[in-house]
Amino acid sequence: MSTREHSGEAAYKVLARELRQAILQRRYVDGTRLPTEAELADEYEVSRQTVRRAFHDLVAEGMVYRVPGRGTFAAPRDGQYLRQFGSIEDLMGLSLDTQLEVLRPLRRKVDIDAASRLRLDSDVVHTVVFRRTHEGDSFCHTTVHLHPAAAAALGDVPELGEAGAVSDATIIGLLDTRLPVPIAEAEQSITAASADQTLADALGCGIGDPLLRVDRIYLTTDQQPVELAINHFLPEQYSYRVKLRRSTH
Amino acid sequence: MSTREHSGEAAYKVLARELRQAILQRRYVDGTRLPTEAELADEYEVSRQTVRRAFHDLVAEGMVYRVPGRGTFAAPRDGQYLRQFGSIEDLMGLSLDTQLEVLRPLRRKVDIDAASRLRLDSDVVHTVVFRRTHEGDSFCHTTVHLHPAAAAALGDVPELGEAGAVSDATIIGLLDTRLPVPIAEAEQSITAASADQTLADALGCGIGDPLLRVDRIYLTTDQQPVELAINHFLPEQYSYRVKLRRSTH
DNA sequence: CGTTATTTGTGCGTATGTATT
DNA sequence: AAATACATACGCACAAATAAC
Repeated sequence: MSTREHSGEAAYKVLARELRQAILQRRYVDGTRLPTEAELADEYEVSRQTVRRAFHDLVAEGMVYRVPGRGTFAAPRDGQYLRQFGSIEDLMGLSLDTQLEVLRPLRRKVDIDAASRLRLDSDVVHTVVFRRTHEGDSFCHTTVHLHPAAAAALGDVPELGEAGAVSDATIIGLLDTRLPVPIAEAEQSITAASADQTLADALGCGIGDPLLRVDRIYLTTDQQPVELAINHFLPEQYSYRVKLRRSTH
Repeated sequence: MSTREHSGEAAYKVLARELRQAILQRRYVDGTRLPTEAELADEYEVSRQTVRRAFHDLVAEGMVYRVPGRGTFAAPRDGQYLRQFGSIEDLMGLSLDTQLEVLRPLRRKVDIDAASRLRLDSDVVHTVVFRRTHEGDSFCHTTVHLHPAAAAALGDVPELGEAGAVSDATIIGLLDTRLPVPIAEAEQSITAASADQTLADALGCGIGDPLLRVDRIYLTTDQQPVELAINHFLPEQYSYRVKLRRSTH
């Protein structure tokens, strides 16, 4: 043994979690520098390499950014918005000026495919279907499948329980405040599909019309999937824009 | 210096790129184990830590997965042509495992819309149309409109001058080496469209089938647009995947 | 069933390079 | 110019999971 006892969990993971919590508790806001590698190594009685390992993960999560010669800083998080990694453009301003109208309220349901994409052991998910409107125009149809724990966290939201209810919330925004662990990232897949009867009715387009399909799986900081959202957008009223940059190193 | 010369790029990045290429060229399919850390360290004359650093990035990209005690394996790619294009480098690397077939060679053309999107004073652009294939399957139809200066830089590329020519290049890769100013960023817009006669013929799908349309405008470091690429993808064979994270600055 | 070899995972110490202040 | 702080790289030791014997 090399001076260090193995109490089950890796030292760099413990350190990463402590730093993550401190940042989420807003202890390093507005440009405050985090402790240096040497300081943390000293404080936690680990090597500087172990501190670096922890920071490496936090950088990958987007929790902090580092500048050679200056230090390590908490990445400011503006509310419940997610942005594309490495870009400056907003992902989408969905909740800003749009409304949500429930088509089928939140109910327990058996869906093998959705359950497996949420990495559940059982086949049971909780599902809610709604459409999103902007100034009266429907432009997006969404089916949301929830992890049981996530569904429990949303059980007392009246706007999701009855068909026809209207709200200006987002599921992900509700989840982020009600779950004990914050949402850290999402895996997004974009493809094209054609409108079936249900989608055509909800969106007011023709059957067979092309739609933009955007699937998103939201994950908490401990990589647990909690929500699978399947969106169908009308291409005339929505396109997904990103700015790509050349990486600096 | 510690026995190793610093030829500009980090050793772990060089190694990661080589491994990435090998995997994209399908050199480690169906459960074939990649070389062990010790073997790669030996072969590339780097330390085992440096090999681990490279693998760490490849795991984060989803290129490989690792099992303690067993080894490292290429991550299976479930049928589809799935690529994550988070940076310009990713787009330039598109040529690694795809081929380009010219449908309409590079010619001078009047196109008011394309010219305005390239912020040209005149209405004249230079246009080339091709399709991209992956292991024999056409999955993408592309129309590229070039700034006159960019077209001049590509004037001596024989593969673009005649219909039917096949190449494994990318336009953006060719431009980056031939233009005096490097490509710095791209503005990307994704939406859905239906296949018209031309697209259906090129991609082998039906007229009216839904396609994923991806427009990209490439800009040099001085914000000058040089290329507008309009891609149409078959959704069965392609989806656009991105990992989203909490916003960084 | 335990033993052993292989392979990845964690951790430390050290040295040097590079960007910022 | 010097100090500070992050980045890369090496070598070593031991732990833990896996597979073969």
